[in-house]
Amino acid sequence: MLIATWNVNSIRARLPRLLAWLQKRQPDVVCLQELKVEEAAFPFAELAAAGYHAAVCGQKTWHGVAILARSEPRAVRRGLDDDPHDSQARLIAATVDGIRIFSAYVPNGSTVGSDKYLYKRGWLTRLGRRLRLQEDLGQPLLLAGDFNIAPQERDVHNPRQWEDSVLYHPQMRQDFQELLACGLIDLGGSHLPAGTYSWWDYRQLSFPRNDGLRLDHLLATPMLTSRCTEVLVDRDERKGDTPSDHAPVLARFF
DNA sequence: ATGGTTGCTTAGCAA
Repeated sequence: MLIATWNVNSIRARLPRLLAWLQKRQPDVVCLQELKVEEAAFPFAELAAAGYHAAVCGQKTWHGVAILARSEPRAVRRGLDDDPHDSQARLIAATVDGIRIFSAYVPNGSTVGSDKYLYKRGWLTRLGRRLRLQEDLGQPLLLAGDFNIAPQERDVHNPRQWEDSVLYHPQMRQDFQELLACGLIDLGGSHLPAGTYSWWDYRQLSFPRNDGLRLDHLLATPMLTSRCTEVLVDRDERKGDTPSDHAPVLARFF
């Protein structure tokens, strides 16, 4: 079983690449982030033709997450669902082939100390509460997505340059560890070599210089982690015409 | 050096 996560940075802009990549990799489940469309404008027909069901939590212009799956997603739940005033579409959950799957788009946080940064910290706390209170963490569960956090020094090409950034600030790394303390394991942290990145800024030739960060993660409960045989980043998807700034991350399970 | 690139929406924001 092959499960992937990919921040596509607009599903409309990325649809031709996404369809070609699905054909190439044949993943069973794909967690998508940054759709930038309402559910009504989501390309259900094109993905169905490619063999995928889709559970979508969309939003106009910003954010938006989905779970694509060859099997029909069950028990779909949209949003963090704890605050009626929070309309940001950043989380969707569904059960696929007996695994509870989450696709998450953690807030970027802008700059340390900003309102958006406080929202990011609060959102991570709320996500942890949701997992602890409402999910059975003894069952196979996979939380995948763009966390906008590089967890370790080995996940940043130039750590000193990024120390003050919301993507690598020590507080962010601590918040990430507290999320793991729910009972999740970062599959990339153990299966990927140091210096494996999933995001490179569009600016300043970051990708050719490999000035990247590992921001996209698959977090699994212990029994599911023991079934993981390999994790890889599909670096080729950051190359060529009109790439997303993120590359897909894939994990294989037996 | 507060730059630079992309996408959504069409001037400015978010990432």
